[in-house]
Amino acid sequence: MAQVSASRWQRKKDARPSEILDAALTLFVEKGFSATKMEDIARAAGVTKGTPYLYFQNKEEIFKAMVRHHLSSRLNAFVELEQQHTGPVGELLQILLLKWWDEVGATPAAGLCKLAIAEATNFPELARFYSTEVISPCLSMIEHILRRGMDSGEFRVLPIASSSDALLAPLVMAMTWAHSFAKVVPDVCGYSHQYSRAHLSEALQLVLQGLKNPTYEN
Amino acid sequence: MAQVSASRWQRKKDARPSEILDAALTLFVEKGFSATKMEDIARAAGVTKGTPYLYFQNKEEIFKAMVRHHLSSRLNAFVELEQQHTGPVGELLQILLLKWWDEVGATPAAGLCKLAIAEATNFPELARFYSTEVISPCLSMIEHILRRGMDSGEFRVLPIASSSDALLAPLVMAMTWAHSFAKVVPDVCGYSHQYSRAHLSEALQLVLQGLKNPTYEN
Amino acid sequence: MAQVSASRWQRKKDARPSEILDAALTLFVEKGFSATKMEDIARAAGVTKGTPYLYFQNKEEIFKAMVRHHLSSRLNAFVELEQQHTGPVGELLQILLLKWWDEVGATPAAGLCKLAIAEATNFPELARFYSTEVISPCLSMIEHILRRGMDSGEFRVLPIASSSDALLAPLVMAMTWAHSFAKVVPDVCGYSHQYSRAHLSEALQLVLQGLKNPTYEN
Amino acid sequence: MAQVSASRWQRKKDARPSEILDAALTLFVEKGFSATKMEDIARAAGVTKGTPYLYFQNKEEIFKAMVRHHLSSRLNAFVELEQQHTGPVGELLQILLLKWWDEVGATPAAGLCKLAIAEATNFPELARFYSTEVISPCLSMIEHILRRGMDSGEFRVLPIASSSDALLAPLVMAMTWAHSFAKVVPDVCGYSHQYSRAHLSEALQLVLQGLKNPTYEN
DNA sequence: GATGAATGAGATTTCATTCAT
DNA sequence: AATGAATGAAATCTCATTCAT
Repeated sequence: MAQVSASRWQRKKDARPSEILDAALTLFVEKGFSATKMEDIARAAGVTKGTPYLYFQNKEEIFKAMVRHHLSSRLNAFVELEQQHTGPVGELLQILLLKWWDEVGATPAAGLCKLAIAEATNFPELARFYSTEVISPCLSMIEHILRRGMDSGEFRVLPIASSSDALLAPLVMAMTWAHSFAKVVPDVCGYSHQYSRAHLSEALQLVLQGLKNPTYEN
Repeated sequence: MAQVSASRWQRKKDARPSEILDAALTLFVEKGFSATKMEDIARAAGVTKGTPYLYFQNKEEIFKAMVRHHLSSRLNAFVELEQQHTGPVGELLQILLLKWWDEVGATPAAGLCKLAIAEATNFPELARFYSTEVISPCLSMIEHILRRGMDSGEFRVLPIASSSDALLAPLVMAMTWAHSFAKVVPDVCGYSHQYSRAHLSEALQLVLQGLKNPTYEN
Repeated sequence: MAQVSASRWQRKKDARPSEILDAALTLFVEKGFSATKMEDIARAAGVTKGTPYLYFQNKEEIFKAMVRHHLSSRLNAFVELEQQHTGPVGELLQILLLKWWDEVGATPAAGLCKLAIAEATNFPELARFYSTEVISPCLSMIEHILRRGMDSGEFRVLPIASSSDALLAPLVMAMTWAHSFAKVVPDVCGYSHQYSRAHLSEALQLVLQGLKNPTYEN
Repeated sequence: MAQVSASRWQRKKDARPSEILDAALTLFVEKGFSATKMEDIARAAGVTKGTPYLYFQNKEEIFKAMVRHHLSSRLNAFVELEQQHTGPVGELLQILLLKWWDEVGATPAAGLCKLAIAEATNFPELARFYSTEVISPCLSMIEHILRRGMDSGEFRVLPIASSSDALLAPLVMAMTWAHSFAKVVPDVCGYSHQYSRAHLSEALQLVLQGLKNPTYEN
């Protein structure tokens, strides 16, 4: 009996850190790192000022834990997808990048990308972590796919690094934009710049067209 | 001859604003907007706390002046170049974007781009300013060129917005990267990601290839 | 019994605002509004710099709270007294004004009057607040009483505004004097000008005599 | 010849202090002591920042010089008037006090009264000076007149000090009001409280009526 | 005598962090 | 484990005053 109620408390205790990290994600993404007050995080997590300090040494540690919690996990699924795919890789790239958009880019987690950029020089350790955990695996995967495409004759033979940049840049820019200018500039050049899936898809197709080997017969 | 030498202070007065802006650029880019103290700027410019306020109303105005000084003014030259250009616009895009890289992207001024992204939600006013002064004119120009290319048959007829994004994204990403991860992550996927002119040029060519109308005879 | 003693901090929390207001009253009255530093108030209240901000948004709000605490609240009692009173109003005026002297004029709270005058042009917002909270209600009440007196034939029929000024001026001057010249000028014309209740009472009787209708039969 | 131009410069040089004091009067009265910046005074006097320091040690000294310059002179005329007057003194009081209103109360110099009150505790020396130079002579004169009135039977026999207060208070309050609340509170109790000559005159008549001996036959 | 660029002490306010309860 | 009152360092901006010219 004591066991039961203890476990209920225990569950609560275990849940606290996630609750705090969830709250922190929302706020950091919305307001940026320094503009987010510890007390805001606490309140959003339904606890009081002092409580976050029971679980995290300080604000910076919350930031780091948050990235670990929200990003590191999501990547394996993508790598698997890539390995299972057969057939033309142009299609695979399209699928993977739009899937990343759907599952990350269009969600609050995209804010972490902008956050990592914004705070890279302030928290080098965090940037390194993000680079290792997110950027490197992504890039590896894209480069691997590109190589497959060039080897098979589907793509022209081009420098890998710049090709992967051309492919990823629209996605990265879309995520970054969504959590910076899009928040405060309603429209630019007369039209809204809220990136849509369709918009992104068009940009990707354009780049893929540039990659395509014109003499390749499917 | 005595005429020639203005008062020592007079000379200083003329030089001060630039000195302060130079100091501010370095610090802002290195540490971010809020993390840079006015006193740091002053000290870096070789004056005391109060002096920057003789020339700029406040910190935000320093940022704005920096943007005007380093970016807005340069943009005009680009617009002129565009208007004078005749012949195929693919080449024009290549020239313009690499020129932008040479004159901005590869200089400390590129940090302003990252800065604007990083601080957009903290200082909406700054983001709006940057959007009006830099993003809008750039985008207008690129879109105008794209339309010229599509009208002349040089480019395929594609959605303008996503095409300009695909074109600009590698440049923006390069500038952003240079002032965030590049500062703290030596290399990713085993090779250095310090963007080079060649690298960027390749990525642009790839996108331009995707834009090209295969049936177009020059 | 354990129930009785709230936490030490809880007790403090309840007491703090008054402690801060008391400290502020003394300092404001003594040194003026701008010359009083928030840190001085804090120190005088036995806390540190940041603590007053837990209870009051800023310095102006401290002033306002002081006015509410010492003046606004007291005024209600006066208005009630006025409404309950029957019979000749000359006597009522005498009672009310001397009561105001006893409860405000002869206490440190009188300093608020001088303060409001002194800082009116520097802090218009404060002046407006004081006007709304103190001057208007006072004046309304006095004017109402004067009208009652004129209607009943007890007083001569005279312009209300100048009559109320003549009545209130000695009281206002006494309060102002006490917190300005009296602090630094021991005596004027050879006698002390520390206003006394008797002195004020004489001045009021003189004005009341001027108001009196000589043909009125009580 | 050198003489001539020297004297022209000389004249300018002699005029500077007054110009500065005039400027200071306007600004101090309008904005208060601390809110008036030295640079404002300089600019209003048509010189630059450093110049006032050539003539006055600091801001406080300007304040003191200003009072000396603007008030000390005006008082003799009033004393003479009093000594020449014969006949009922009620009329004399009315004349003198309204004359004071016309020549001081309704002019910017009235602001000095409010200023002296506001800054009395900050600048005790100034307050003492004002008391000696202005308040004492005024009070002496009024008390002397009251005594004449009581001796002749024109006035009731009452305490001198409180009688003179009742007489002066409306005038003092009017001057103080004009340079404090009147500047920022448009109207109180629904009507404008910009004191007028007529208004003041009514208040004085009321007090004089209270002083009058009912059995006195003119 | 006059200028005005520069100084630097100082004031308000914020907020990450602590720690008694 | 949780609270929340209190701390106090730190940052922006102002302005009286100085002093080289």
